[in-house]
Amino acid sequence: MKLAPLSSRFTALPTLKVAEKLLGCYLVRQWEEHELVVQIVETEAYVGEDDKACHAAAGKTRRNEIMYGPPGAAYVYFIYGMHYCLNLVTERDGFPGAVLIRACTPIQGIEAIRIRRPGRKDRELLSGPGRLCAGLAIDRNLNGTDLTSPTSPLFIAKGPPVPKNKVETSSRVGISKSAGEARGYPWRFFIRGDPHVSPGRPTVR
DNA sequence: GGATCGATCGGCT
DNA sequence: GCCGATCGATCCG
Repeated sequence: MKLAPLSSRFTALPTLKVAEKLLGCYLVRQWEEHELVVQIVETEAYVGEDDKACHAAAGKTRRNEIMYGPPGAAYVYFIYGMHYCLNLVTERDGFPGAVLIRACTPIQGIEAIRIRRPGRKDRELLSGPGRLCAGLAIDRNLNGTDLTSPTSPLFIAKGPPVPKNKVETSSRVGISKSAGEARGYPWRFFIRGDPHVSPGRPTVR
């Protein structure tokens, strides 16, 4: 299986573009002798301080500073006291943007993923941002990892192009009322009909 | 299948 | 002191 990493030029593109083009790409995780390979089926874009749902909405802090740095880095954060979420940093150095990776299809190493997610059906192994991190052993130790380097313990590789008519959009999931009009932005991208897409319901219908 | 709710804690006001 | 880019158990139908 050929696994060519994403170029840093690609990760510096506008966040919405990266979010859409990330569908079909592979996420490769080296974990305890296992090479886990999964394919991205659902993403969300978070762009700039004007996006009230973006962690950068209140300015730069210790937590979100990775988003302000060079594109291609992993932004991993802890949420709800028990879950982690994985993002790919986008845009130019100095401008905050990231793509939340929300769901994947297992391609290689599914046995190891099943062990990390006992009692779950295969379609539920990686179908949500918290589930994805649990299944692939992603936590704050990977914050800042270069996702464009094939020698990283976690990186992203190019995948087959996904036809435009297979890409569906909706508003993002789990955005609170305080985000104002940003709640309705159609910045969630997913592969139409794919069983591994998360059950998360769009914030605005 | 859908609605509701508790878990659990770091970040920021 | 409040609340979140979530998950999964439970209750109801």
